[in-house]
Amino acid sequence: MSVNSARPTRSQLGKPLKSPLQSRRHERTRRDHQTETAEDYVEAVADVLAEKEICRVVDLARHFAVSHVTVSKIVSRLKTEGYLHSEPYGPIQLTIKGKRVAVESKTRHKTVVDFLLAIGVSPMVAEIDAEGMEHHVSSETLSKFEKFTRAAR
Amino acid sequence: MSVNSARPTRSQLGKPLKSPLQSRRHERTRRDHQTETAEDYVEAVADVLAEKEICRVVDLARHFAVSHVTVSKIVSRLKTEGYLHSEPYGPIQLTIKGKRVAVESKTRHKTVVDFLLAIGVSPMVAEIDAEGMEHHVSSETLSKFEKFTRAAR
DNA sequence: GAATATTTGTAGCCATGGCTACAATTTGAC
DNA sequence: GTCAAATTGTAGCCATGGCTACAAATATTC
Repeated sequence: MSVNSARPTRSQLGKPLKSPLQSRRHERTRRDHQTETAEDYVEAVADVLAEKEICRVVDLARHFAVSHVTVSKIVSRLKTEGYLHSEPYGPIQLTIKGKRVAVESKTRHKTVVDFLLAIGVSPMVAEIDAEGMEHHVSSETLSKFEKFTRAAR
Repeated sequence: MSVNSARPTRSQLGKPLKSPLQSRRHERTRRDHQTETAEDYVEAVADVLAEKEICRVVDLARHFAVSHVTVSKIVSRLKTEGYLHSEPYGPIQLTIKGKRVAVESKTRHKTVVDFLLAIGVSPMVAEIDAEGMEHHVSSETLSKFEKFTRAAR
């Protein structure tokens, strides 16, 4: 007895979908999400250090509007992954790797913001959208952005 | 006895960072991530239904290149959130809400892809980048995208 | 109709990124 | 030097989205 009488015949199934492109696309998205936090954090640390000489857990907590506990845990992970360094109760520092990623991130961020401004997006919205977009823009797209911004200037 | 002798004075701390913009930005990003899965799934269901008349868990598993268990759990959640409907062992259907979101998602996706193509990004990369970007583009930016694509045509 | 293959569900694990509550440490002020 | 305030850490909770392994249901084939 069928639980669902409106079931189709099996012949409708089993066609493999278009191509592996679909899967590859989503693998990329998942990979992006993994590095996203690292990039956001090193960028935030660099931002704080650009203003204050010292970066503390509370600074990042304020920056991201999350609890200090969340920051603590993420900082721990990023330490084991070699982006950050700190001693117990000490300030948060960028490793060489962290600095490199921070610079790359910051550059990418600026490229996206400038591009959005160039196509007429308001500064406020450009900042917000760039924050979300920047982790998902390939180098090819990024260079098109640069090209366009240069041309529009 | 200080664990960290290079500790700064408290006076360096406590300056509230620039503005609440930072936090608002990240709140947005987090909200985006919540709806991202819903949008991806209703869009995927619509895609499958456009080709096959019936959408099953396995179809989505193939689509996203994840296990059927992952799909099952997410479909459950999206059912309780009113995007999808299905009976045990039955096919997956879009609710009214699901259909609406699917259409909106699809439209947004196309807008982003077309825009990337218009600025010279290759079709392959345009598809991949759009997948990541589309959930983070505000309506303001989206309309600038449209405007540009129209003009370039 | 019985056997097999496919599909779906369930149990239970993991990592990430949220949180509150409480403990420990460090700093600043008195 | 002591005490209060600020900061950080720890314990333990939650939801999401991954997974494997195994069980149950459904469909296809013989």
